[in-house]
Amino acid sequence: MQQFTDRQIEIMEAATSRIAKYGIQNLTIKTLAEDIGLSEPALYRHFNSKNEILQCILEYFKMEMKNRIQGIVQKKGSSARDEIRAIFNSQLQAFVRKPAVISVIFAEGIFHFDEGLTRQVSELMDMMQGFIKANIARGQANGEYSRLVAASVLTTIIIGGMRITVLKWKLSGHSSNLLKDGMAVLDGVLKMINKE
Amino acid sequence: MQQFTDRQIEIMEAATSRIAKYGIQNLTIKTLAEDIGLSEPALYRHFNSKNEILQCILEYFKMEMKNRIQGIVQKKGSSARDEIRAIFNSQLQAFVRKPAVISVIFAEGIFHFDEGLTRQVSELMDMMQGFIKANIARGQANGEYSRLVAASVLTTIIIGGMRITVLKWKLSGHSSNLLKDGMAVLDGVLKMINKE
DNA sequence: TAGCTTTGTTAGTGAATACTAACTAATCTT
DNA sequence: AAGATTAGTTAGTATTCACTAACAAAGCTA
Repeated sequence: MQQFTDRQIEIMEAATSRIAKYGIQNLTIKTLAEDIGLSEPALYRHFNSKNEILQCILEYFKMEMKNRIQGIVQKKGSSARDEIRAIFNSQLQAFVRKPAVISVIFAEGIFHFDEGLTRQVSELMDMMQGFIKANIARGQANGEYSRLVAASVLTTIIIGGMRITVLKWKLSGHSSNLLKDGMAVLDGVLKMINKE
Repeated sequence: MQQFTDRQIEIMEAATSRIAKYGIQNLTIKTLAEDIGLSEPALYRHFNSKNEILQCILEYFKMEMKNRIQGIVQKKGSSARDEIRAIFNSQLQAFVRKPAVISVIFAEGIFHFDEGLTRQVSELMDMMQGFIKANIARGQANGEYSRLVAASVLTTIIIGGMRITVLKWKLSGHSSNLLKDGMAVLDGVLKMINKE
């Protein structure tokens, strides 16, 4: 059930790392091949094009994220509040572990012109949005969260606040404390929609 | 006191428009010159480099935004709530009027590797953040807003929610209603921090 | 009107880029 | 062990890119 070969994963990780360090404009087949220690044409044995590499990076991360968060959501018996905190805790830690993916995921602007890449990013965003919205809806239904503000707006606020926190962390050169700042944002929102 | 010549502004607007339509990777001196109906070297009479064009675009927008928002903030006598609504109303309308700038402003990821460009974007973000934070602090001080959540966290939440709404509007091809969706997010937050 | 500045042109340069052709060594299958 | 497949190599190609050299025409200034 291995979707990617070892070499493909090695290439994807090297690409992600280079994008994070030097920006997507610096990701070329040449620099990538050098990073791995292969010749340029060797990369074409594993991917058909440069674009396919980027698309697979997103696919790979989407897979990982889906499994990880679904593992959290499927645990029954926890409160909505505990669940959403667990989701963000897990996601923020994933970013800390692999800061490089952020550059790729948060790059809709860059992929604007490319059909396949835009779709992958949209799917990623939709997935996260789905998990959060479901959590909010459950919390509002069981009385944990206030119903003052619509679930869709709350979802936007939470994801938006999280995104910008991650972005700031990236712009700070990873010197701020992402886990702390991210959880502070989430807890701020939770405090506001708290219904005891 | 004209900071830019007419021709410079024409070039900056053409560049912004092209980035919005086809992504920053498609902005080349050649396509830009074609858009304006000039030869490539002619552009170098007005800017020293391609990077300078991008930097001036940000500078230009920053200037416009600063004047516009300062005009709102300087009006005395309005409540904090009215003020922040006026700020966002104005900013969202500015985006609707010139959707192209969004692609440039929200592109930290792209400029990550470039010193000057990163600085411009950071300054823009800091400016908006400053206006919002001041508003929240005033509202919390005069009792309009709840003090339950720290002003810095509220600022992050508001700007983050706004940003993602703008981004969604852009990804939708400007088919959603930015003004309506954006104000719904702001009003959601205001509702939560309402203190009567 | 002579000369200078401004703003444009045509023609080109070197460097970089994604990708290919042709070949080879190693490994797997039978 | 023979043949096929896999995964690598060297040496290119066509294209694109930001930018430059050299020149020209128009208008302003002296």
